[in-house]
Amino acid sequence: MADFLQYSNQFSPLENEAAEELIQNATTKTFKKGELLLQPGKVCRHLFFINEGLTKMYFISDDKEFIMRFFSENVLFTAFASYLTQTPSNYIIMALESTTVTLIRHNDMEDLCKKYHCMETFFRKLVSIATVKMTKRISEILEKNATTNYNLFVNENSQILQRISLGDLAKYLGITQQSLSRIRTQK
Amino acid sequence: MADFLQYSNQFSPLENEAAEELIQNATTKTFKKGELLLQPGKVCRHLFFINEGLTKMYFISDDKEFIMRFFSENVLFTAFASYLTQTPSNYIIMALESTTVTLIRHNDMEDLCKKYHCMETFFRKLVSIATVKMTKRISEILEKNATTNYNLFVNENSQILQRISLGDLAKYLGITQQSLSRIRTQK
DNA sequence: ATGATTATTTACCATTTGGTAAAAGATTGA
DNA sequence: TCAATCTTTTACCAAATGGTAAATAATCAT
Repeated sequence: MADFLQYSNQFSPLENEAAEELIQNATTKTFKKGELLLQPGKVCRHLFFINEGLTKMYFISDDKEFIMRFFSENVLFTAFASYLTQTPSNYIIMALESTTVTLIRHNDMEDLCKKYHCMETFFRKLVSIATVKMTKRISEILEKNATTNYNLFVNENSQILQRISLGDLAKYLGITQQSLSRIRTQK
Repeated sequence: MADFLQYSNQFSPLENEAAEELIQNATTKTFKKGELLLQPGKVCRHLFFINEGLTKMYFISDDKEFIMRFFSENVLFTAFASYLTQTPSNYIIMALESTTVTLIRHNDMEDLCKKYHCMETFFRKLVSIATVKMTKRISEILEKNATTNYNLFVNENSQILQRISLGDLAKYLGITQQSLSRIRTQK
């Protein structure tokens, strides 16, 4: 919980009262490898903060899997499209390892945002960071060329690289695992 | 200006005082076709609301152009990465037609967000919408297959389709204009 | 209107990536 | 340890897209 608060304060300081109330609303849960933090078609009702572990957020289309992002320790995230609109999610979140998360319920967060201006600011910053990251990802995919994208990922995610399977990385890059295997050996 | 306020209130109601102050801080400017609303390497210091016209937001990499999004009438936008962090932008915004925009300065908006909780909420919603749209775009590009992506764009942007050149649409889809021409004729 | 410029189409071949299949390697559980 | 399972690599050919170039069509400025 300490990590969560530290992380939160880091990009937008919360008043003590707001921070305390946030903590009071937080719960902790552990998911085993392969378990789903968010099931397809369900509304995403939580913010997640990973204390330990690794997850992937992905969707299935035509029986093929596509990975939007990986989330590891000390990251606060959610399936924004579903969370923000409280409509069924196209995206699935799965634990790739045994994963412990701190959870904040959507309704609680909404109440906190209404009650505390600083919480609204905090949440705005959170969404802003997500937007910036997504912008970057769009740029990368557009420029495509799987080899370049692979190298970019390797450089920027060295700490979780060894924990991600070749197959999952291929699904993130939007290529087959055969192609990725080819790329890896060509270097 | 009426359109701007109407648009703003639509996704998050503003208190009268806040709305008035927002309007007081707004200015209007017209850009000729080909002129830049945001120059490369410059910090994006405004929110833009298009009263009339069409723009593209793009970047150049290895002498190739990639288009992130098109923005047309009654859309509120900015180069989020640069605007939110107030750092130089990799993205360029160009008017594709004579374009009239209502401008809100970053500093003014920050002040308004600090002063009015409802303005912070409004801005949070704005960024949220951007995030959801970007999520969708990432999904689409990942699933790729240029033909499908082209058809999706056509279906969802029928009102601006005729105003966008084949070359620009290709740069949005991340393929060459020759490929897009091929796709178009194959139908 | 006319020449100049810009946008689009077509053609050809090279390169990248996909699909299918199978082999090799690594991991897991009894 | 050994079989079963899962992951990664390799191979082969097909399909999609890129690069270059040139022809055609459309638009613009004088």
